[in-house]
Amino acid sequence: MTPDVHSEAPLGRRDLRKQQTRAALTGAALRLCAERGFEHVTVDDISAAAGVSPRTFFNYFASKEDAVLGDHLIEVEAMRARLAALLPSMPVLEAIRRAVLIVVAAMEADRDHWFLRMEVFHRSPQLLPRLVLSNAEAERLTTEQIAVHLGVDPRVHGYPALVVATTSAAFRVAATRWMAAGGTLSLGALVDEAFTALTAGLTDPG
Amino acid sequence: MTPDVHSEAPLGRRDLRKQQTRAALTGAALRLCAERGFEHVTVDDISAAAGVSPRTFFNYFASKEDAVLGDHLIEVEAMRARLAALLPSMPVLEAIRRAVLIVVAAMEADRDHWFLRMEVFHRSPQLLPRLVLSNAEAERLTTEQIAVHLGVDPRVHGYPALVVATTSAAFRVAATRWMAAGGTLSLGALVDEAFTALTAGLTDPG
DNA sequence: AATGAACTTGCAGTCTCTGCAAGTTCATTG
DNA sequence: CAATGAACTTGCAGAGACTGCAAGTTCATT
Repeated sequence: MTPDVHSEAPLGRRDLRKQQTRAALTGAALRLCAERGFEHVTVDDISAAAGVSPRTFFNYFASKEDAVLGDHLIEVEAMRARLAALLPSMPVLEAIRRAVLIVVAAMEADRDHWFLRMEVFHRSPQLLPRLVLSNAEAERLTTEQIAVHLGVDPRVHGYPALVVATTSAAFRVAATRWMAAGGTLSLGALVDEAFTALTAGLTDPG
Repeated sequence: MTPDVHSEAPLGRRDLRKQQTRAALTGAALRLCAERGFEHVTVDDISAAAGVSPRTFFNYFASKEDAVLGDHLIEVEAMRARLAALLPSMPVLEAIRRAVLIVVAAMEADRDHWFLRMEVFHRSPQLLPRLVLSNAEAERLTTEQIAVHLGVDPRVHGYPALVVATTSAAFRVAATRWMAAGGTLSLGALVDEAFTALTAGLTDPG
């Protein structure tokens, strides 16, 4: 009866309110940190702006950083599925390149949100590492996936970890350039450029 | 008159004591964290083990993490110099590969220390990002260096950032394998293997 | 309407980290 | 050698992040 916008949503007015509160907290955190910088925003500020008690803040997020970093890991599962579908029919590097485009699309669709986050990261570089950590788990899973595909033990053979780590780095470089350019360039094009250079063995340009 | 072990050392008994205190703090921090895990060690524990007040701890380190991470950035300058010497006569990727061997040598010479740190990182993965951050500044400088060598603007051309980010990732993979193998393999050989794969364009192994 | 689960909140407390104002140690200079 | 001042250590008070507990409140279920 109730219209389901997303695949599964039991959504009582309770769960609805939870989503609202969570969104209000991340929104307030992002906005305040973009304005003042991460270290000049307290949990009290964020919860006040979101209209909840500071104690409630910690019912939603384990740390102040988590509220800013949010959940950008949702599309990881979609990427995994895409990668699994592509791996049998092409080289590993090419499969990764195409699978990454899912993330690219999600980011380009969410431009404003990502630029706000860039503003926060720009003001408060201490947050960058945490971003890397949240990627670490995803990288570990992808490494395992590729190792299985190739039929090798990732502890013995270095290739799966190497290709995942380097392509992740390439993606980060592309994303950084995208944000630095204020979105005037296409993220997809920048990613393609990076992967092309990787395929060519990182030979000197010119 | 006084024998100088290192190049420059004014070393009164005051500076000597400072070095001792600093070493005692990092040593205690490393040991305790390897035993109990980072989050189960307080600053009070560390300073007590090192025989100084907790307040003094913060005169030496800005944060608890800093005491564990220590200063592994010393050889960065040596690597920069080596890179500058090599760049004119060979491709960028090859120059980086050879320059990295300086760091490799330092790490292999300091095996025990690095393995203790590996133990800490293994028990407390939250520390890994901080390690990445400390590398970030070094990466930024190297990127600039390569951009100058190639005569390009790193904000316009993606290659310098890309080659630095990917080789850093490759090095991290090699170091991780080295530590995972408990040092039974040569770090230099693992690094070479990774760079060879990079040069080959990350083609599938077989 | 009644029951219980889920959510929010305040409170007390721990831990990290900082500024300040002592006190102490050491190198320097007359 | 004594005096001066800089460097270092320390305690104290306090802000801020974060947690466990014991309420109170809201909501779904029956």
